[in-house]
Amino acid sequence: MAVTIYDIADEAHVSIATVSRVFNEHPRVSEDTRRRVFRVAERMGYEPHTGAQSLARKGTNLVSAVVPVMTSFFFMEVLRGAQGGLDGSPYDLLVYPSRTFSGVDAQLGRALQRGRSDGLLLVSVRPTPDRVRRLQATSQAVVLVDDAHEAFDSITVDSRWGGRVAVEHLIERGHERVGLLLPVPGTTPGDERLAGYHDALAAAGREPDPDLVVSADWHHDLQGFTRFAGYRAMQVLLDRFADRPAQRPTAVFVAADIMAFGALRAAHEAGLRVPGDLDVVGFDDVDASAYLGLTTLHQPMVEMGQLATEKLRRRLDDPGAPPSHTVFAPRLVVRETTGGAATAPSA
Amino acid sequence: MAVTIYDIADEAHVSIATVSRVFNEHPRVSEDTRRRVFRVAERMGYEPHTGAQSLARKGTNLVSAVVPVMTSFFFMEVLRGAQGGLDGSPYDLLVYPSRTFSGVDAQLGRALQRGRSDGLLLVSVRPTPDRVRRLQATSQAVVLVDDAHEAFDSITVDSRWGGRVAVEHLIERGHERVGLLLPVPGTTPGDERLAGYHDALAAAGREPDPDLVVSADWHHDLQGFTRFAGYRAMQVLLDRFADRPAQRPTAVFVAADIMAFGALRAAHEAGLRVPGDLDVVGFDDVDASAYLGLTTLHQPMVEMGQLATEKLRRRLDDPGAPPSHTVFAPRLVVRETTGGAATAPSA
DNA sequence: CTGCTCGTTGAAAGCGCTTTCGCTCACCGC
DNA sequence: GCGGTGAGCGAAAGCGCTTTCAACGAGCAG
Repeated sequence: MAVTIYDIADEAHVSIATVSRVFNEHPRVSEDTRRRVFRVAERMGYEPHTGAQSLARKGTNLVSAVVPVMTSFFFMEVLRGAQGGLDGSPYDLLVYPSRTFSGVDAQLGRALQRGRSDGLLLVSVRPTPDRVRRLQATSQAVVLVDDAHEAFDSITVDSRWGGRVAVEHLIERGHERVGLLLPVPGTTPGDERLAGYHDALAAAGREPDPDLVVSADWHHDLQGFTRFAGYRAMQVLLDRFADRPAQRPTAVFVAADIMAFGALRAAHEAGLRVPGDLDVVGFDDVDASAYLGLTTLHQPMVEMGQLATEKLRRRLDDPGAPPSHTVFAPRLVVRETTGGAATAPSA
Repeated sequence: MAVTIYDIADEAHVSIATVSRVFNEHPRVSEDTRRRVFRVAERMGYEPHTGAQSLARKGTNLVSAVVPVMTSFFFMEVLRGAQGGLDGSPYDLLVYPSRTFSGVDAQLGRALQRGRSDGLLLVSVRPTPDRVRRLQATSQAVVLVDDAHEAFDSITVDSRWGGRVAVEHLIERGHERVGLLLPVPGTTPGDERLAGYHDALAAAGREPDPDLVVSADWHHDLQGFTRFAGYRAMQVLLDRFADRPAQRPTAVFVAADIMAFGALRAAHEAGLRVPGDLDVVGFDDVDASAYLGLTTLHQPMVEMGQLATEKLRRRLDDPGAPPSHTVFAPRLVVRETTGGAATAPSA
């Protein structure tokens, strides 16, 4: 049997109330008994039972993060920021990872169980009506990261604006025909980046050409956010212009770095030099992007994670406050794939 | 106030004992009341309080996984296997990620708290004397993955043998001088792979040359398992032979794929063609390896995760059983960096 | 010396659940 | 008609902790 508060109360000749006070840093305990209790507790290897604690207090001091982990880098960075934001607070972070987007609901269910945690961080989890219903029924504080809903605090990156910046960068470099590779239809980032693409075209007074746009139809469980999907999408795009090379896009905006890696490979296999024959811009700035010299839009992942926990803590303090929405602007990072200078890898 | 078992007992005109029985699938409940209770519970949105449950039962039905550096594909795959191994069991997986190797102890402390979980999966966590002490003091079941200790169940890959296979592959390809790039000194995989390197040299009747071996001295918090560490290590290696090109190694075994990526970049920057001027073999077979055509040693990550949970469950059933140790043999995957055929990316 | 205050402690009432024990009430065979 | 059986259920005792309330005694002013 594990040692309980009673055992150490007996040994230290105090009541369990006092032991509890010692461990909760209650001010009204004499220095004497405090030390005695600590000594006994240490000797007996006491450790409070978290279940009993969360029952007696009405809180767990835990924050759950539900994350679909496909390209782990983005999530890890966000989680890193979240961990940091929790430092110095009484809260700990618990992670419910899901390998696929569809597995998210199961993990969400677990995280939502009463007594599991006080707050919920949803990263890249689209707030479907069903999920919104479940989230509203819970008493936990909820913060959305990388997606938004008016009912909850949220932190997002302005994907649309980023898409526009990406395409404008390509237009400025003189490209007449700019392709676009997207994940499977219906994702929030995908839709937004597509809109940004159109914005840039419109601002430049150009007509959109559907032939220049390819949506992924592979790896649906990962929403097409894969190297392979990017690889195939690029092949499809190039195939479309196999018989009319003059029309071929000379630049491509790929909606996610991970897809861009596959796209680059397909381009190389097709004998295209990047840059030169083809310029490529990605989105996300994952760790391998710097290494591969990919021009992309950088998302402030660590900052997003950190801010997320700050919002969470604020909401835990004041559940009634109106939801707040923060939108970060992504930053264009020019590297080799659009003629930038090569840099030594740092990671 | 959240709805408790009492509320639904009132509403359904039964005792709380019956409600509890319904939710625990106790056989001695009439079909009638079972349905009634379920209906009421659903209507009121009841959900058991996990803390109270774990207090009353003596178990949480949770398994904690403590993993350093989830940036790495390796951990994700292991976790995927672990999730799979838990499917159909009453256990859920909880993840305590740590960005650095040193952060592991803090996470371990949290996971070890009484009432957090029933079992512990330690992935790539070296069993230091201090950790062993803590792990032996806990009543949780413990399984080590990617490291071993005689006191606990463990699952490892034979790194030494893998290192030998890697180097023998290079020797067979006719290389006289084979370099070795290692993480920071003192890691279990690093030491083992170094031993395998020596094994292969000895078997071929060659003298080891310390000039051919470089240990990382960068990114200590990640034990040098980074692109950058590999990049710099390769530079150091090449620098050593800048004034005597004839002695330069024509092949390099890099102790981790992630380091190999950096090493490849350094090689390219030095104007070396791979393969041709330099052959490279990595270790791990992470997702980007196939994409970059890196010859490497594949570890059965998913299988390891799955087996880990199986051992965990077995141990939970029978805490007294003697520890069992499983060693997987890594499999050589020949790709472009040692002259293998190019393959289309699948991920 | 009396009456207070204040720092320190203990008793006890929960927190929400599981589970043992035992009761009640058919239903059975004899 | 009677004891025996077993299905279905409730009462109540925990599980290990927090927190309120009250008690106690020492120290202080009057």
